[in-house]
Amino acid sequence: MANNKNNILNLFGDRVRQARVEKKLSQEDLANLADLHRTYIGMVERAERNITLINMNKIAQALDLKLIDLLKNDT
Amino acid sequence: MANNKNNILNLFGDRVRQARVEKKLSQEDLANLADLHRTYIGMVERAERNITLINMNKIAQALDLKLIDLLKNDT
DNA sequence: ATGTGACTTCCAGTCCGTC
DNA sequence: AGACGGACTGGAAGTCACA
Repeated sequence: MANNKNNILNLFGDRVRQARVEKKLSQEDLANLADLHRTYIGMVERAERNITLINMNKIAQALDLKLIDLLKNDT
Repeated sequence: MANNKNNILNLFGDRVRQARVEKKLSQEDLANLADLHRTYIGMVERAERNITLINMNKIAQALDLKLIDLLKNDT
């Protein structure tokens, strides 16, 4: 029963956090790079926001990644 | 001519249209499958709306695809 | 450095049409 | 069947104070 509800939000949020920590950035650092607010990054990582495509792309670019890389289940 | 990053909307929209036509679905068919509004599908394909992650996923599932497949430049 | 509730603004998303 | 417009509602965007 693969619930494909908003697990996609968790997947994306987890990926962002993972990539951010790997690059040793704080949420605030990433927020500045992506031109988004500090608290917003936190909310996205916690899957509390249903993020739009443009902001997803901003975050991906700030992390120097392709958007696809933030949506893969399995590397 | 560096394209702005919002080309991601065009990429996604084009991909959706391509996949939809391949499967011989009308916009209305896809809208019903994805539980979204008919006019909205058209807007997304024309890159007129900044779609949210959950709806992107809904459309991908309605097309029997992974979300990643709708974001690839290159098949 | 991050989590959270509250808040306003504005656009994602719907619904009625017409061409 | 699809593009497009006008009007509307709900919710995402964006921010803040404080824990």
